[in-house]
Amino acid sequence: MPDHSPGQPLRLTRQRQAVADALEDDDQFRSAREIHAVLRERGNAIGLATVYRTLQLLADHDEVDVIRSADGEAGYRRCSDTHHHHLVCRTCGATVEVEGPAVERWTRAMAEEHGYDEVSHTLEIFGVCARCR
Amino acid sequence: MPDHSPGQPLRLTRQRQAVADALEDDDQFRSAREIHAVLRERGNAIGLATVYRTLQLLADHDEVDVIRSADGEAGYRRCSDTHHHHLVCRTCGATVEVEGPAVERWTRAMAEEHGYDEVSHTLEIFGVCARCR
DNA sequence: GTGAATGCAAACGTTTTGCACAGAA
DNA sequence: TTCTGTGCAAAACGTTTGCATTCAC
Repeated sequence: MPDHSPGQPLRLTRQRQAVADALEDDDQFRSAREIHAVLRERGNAIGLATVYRTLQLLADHDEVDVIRSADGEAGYRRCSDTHHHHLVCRTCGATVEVEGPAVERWTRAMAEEHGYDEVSHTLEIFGVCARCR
Repeated sequence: MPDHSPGQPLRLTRQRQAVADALEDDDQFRSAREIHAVLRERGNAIGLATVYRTLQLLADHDEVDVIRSADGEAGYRRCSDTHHHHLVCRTCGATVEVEGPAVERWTRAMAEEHGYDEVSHTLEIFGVCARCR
């Protein structure tokens, strides 16, 4: 349930549409720069600052997930309906989505046990995939 | 079991000792800037770059945990011996260590199921603690 | 004495912001 | 016509790096 409370008008522009489309076409986490590059390649002129502003807007409205990689770059991905995690190859970057109620339950239980509310979590699994071994 | 393999000599300097001490006195995640400020306050002159270099060194030797906050700043904290995860308050940053074999088993199982090897994982739980609510 | 470690400042890459202009509504 | 959204370039931010100097060994 995205917030969509139009305290401000929220205009539909070509650029916002383009960023949303780019995210729709992709189920990997992408950096702002990658998204910007893809749009330019498609001939869709857009400023990097606008990409950032749009991504932040989408994040505020819970329409994209944001992840922070170890090097400090932020990755953005459209929210899928089901919550899941990523199994990433350390060598080639190949990503598999995994999900399971076990972790979800465990994290929530841990949080409640310590009196924490409004719980969310991030979990990434790293390894070396079969092909890279 | 820190690596301590002295391919390079690894010298004990006043500055490295100071950073290690600062981490020892604290069981919260602290940014490099915070650590730098604390040391200066104590009259322990040290350059910010040295703080960064030392923290990176400690991280390489698995002597500190590194966490990435949403705003891109890195947090450092001394490692405890057992593998565990963190329950962090989104508002005040209060951190609780949690551990449990359930997640460990689950991540390993998921990785193996997809043919991944040399598995590691990162898991952070975020919420709002009782005091901040 | 030798080479690793430091400090400083400059460089770096990512993200944010100020401002004049463009374009949805 | 209005006022949000955009582009650009500059600034800000955390972090890294080059280099002359210092200091642990």
